[in-house]
Amino acid sequence: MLGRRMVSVRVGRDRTARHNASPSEVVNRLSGRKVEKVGRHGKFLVFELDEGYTMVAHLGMSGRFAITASGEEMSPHTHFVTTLDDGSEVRFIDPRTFGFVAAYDEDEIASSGLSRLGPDAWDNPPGATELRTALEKRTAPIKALLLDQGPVAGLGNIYADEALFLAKIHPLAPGGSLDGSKLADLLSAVRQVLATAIESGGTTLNDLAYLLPDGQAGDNLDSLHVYGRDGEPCRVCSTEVQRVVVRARSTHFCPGCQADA
DNA sequence: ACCTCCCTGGCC
DNA sequence: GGCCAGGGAGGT
Repeated sequence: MLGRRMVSVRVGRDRTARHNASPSEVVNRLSGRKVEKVGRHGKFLVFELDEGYTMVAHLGMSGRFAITASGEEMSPHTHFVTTLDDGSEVRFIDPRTFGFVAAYDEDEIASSGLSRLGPDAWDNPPGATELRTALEKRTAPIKALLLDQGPVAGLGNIYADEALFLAKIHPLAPGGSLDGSKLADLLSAVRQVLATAIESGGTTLNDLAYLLPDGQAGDNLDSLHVYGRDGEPCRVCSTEVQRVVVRARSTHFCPGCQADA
């Protein structure tokens, strides 16, 4: 895709283009644009284009990009397609429709969701001191703060729970209650959780919502310590894994391994 | 800084 | 047939 021009663009479902004024605005802005740089910040994919435009995409919980030869049969839930100048197609497939594709100009990108992200959890992780500064006045549960994408960007519900387990931090612990040493543990756990997840192709649950670009399932489910294991024994200490709700997200932890908040 | 909403497929 | 899962944005 890098260096290629998007010769045609089609939005198959209006909701996928919801961050622009209209689906046709996405089509008009992207058509003919050349992809000069491809990157990622947190869970946002960033495609820098010519003429000052940026294509931003988010996979939500079930999105994937597939690159296909032109004319291949469309998978169900294909909501955005662009044909490149080499004839290949880039297709955005997203059954749950939480993902999106946006076309921003320079002003819009500065006020988009991208602008609210903290340092990337994988490519540019904060140091413990920097994270401590970001969290020291926060009273919200650390789990909620990890989901915020502000202190650190890139963790979703599953990996937030897993990182807190590995760092032995209770998910309800107030952000400001964690000292530099605990935050160093957390950052190290984040790195380990993401490395394992990437290695195994990500976490495909039984609902098959998340899939790899080729439609295959990722194998990281087998590596999880607490997520989705409520009622089962902790893999480390055999205490029953508990589930609570934080910010309307299921949160899993081991009361034995993760000290009280 | 919090709550609600969006949407679909899998599962009970 | 109804509930649950999830990320982000917009509103209160």
